Amino acid sequence: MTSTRTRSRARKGEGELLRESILDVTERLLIDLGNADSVSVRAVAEAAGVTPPSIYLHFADKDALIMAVCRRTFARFADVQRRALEGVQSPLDRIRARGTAYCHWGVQHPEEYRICFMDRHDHGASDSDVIELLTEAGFFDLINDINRGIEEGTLAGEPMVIATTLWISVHGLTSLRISHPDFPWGDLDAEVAGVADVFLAGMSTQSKKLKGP
Amino acid sequence: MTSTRTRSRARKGEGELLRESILDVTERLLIDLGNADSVSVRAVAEAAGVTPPSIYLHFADKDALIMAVCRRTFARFADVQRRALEGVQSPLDRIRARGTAYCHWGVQHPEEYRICFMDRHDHGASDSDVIELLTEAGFFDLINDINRGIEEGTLAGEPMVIATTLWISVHGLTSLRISHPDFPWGDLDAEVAGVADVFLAGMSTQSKKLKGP
DNA sequence: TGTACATCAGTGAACGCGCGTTCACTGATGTAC
DNA sequence: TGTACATCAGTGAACGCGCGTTCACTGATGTAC
Repeated sequence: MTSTRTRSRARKGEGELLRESILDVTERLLIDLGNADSVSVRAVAEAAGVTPPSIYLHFADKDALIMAVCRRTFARFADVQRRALEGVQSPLDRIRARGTAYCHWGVQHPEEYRICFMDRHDHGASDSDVIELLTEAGFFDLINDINRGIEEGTLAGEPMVIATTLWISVHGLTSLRISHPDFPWGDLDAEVAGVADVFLAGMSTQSKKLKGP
Repeated sequence: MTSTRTRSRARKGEGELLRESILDVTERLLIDLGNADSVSVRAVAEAAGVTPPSIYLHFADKDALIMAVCRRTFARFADVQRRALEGVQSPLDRIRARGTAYCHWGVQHPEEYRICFMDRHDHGASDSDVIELLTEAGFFDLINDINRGIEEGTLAGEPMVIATTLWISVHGLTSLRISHPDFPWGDLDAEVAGVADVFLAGMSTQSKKLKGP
């Protein structure tokens, strides 16, 4: 799966197996080398135990390969988040659980997170790709939870503004840990909880302020 | 200064003039091309109106050139922030003013911001560089303001934790605007003020909570 | 005031390298008759 | 059951390119005598 010298040729009809291997080793190289520019098609091929032209049997070009890695990782994140939310009912608890899952996932997949949320979108990712990624990241499901919070009176404000502010918070936390691993960060769970405390406390205070004293 | 075909040779003793020109065109190219890897020494030389080897008269290598651009930009930010804070007395107002200055500067210098705060530190930037950059960005002055806020009773908590949470907020806001320019962002000032409201409201609520009902 | 000379600010040409990608091919696998 | 053949999953060699960097040099500028 990682760097077998030569890979035995797939049987007829099983060519897709190599595709998954290529995605695996590309993900590994992204993490090891730190950015997509440094990951060469040649290195991917060698790590997968095949020759460079084989990559082009499965991906149109290098950009398509990198984006495919991101897509796969995002799809996995959608699953992780779904499982983390199973059985969680209260809107505020759901918001907290989403935030925690998001930060953990980002810190554990720093290069995919960087490519999707920190880099310029030069990998052929258009606006619609960004919307798609946000959808998979649960941004629009989050808005549902916020609406429920507003209905039950624990949150107040414009749902989109609240969602964006929440995203800003978890993204700030996640991306700074990725780009500044040497900063004296504390425990991740505690920090997420702390940010959530401050944020949700601030939102309910604002709610009081908006409704009048 | 930008792309004169050929540059007239500096007079004896004035070799440092070219150094500034090189920094100017490198900054420009970073913004135009979007990342440091894409900015070639050859392109810098051409834009400055000299030949590639001339670059090495002023910078040890490409990494040193990129870092020099960042250092210069950070030094300028320190000045901007200092001016923005002139005459502002109240700790909370100073914290707000710092946040606003920080976000504006980041959005206006996206590539330097990206290199210093969003990229991996592969440009020869060690831990001490990061500390130096944070110092210039006012992180430690911010802690002074926070301490004064705690003394006067408008903030409560561990100063370092508060400072880090504030940094997370303004960084989240700034970096998402840089990496996702197509997202439907609203007015920057309004958003900074909104985040500051939520944050400071949350902090004072927490303060009540920590002090007991 | 004139001239030899050191210094400074560059230049021109080339180095070796790794990159993304293409093209003509090969040989194992399965299938039709 | 045997064999011709289409298909599939790759390979080997090469393409042109742009890169960071080096090295020996040049020629204008200023200085010492």
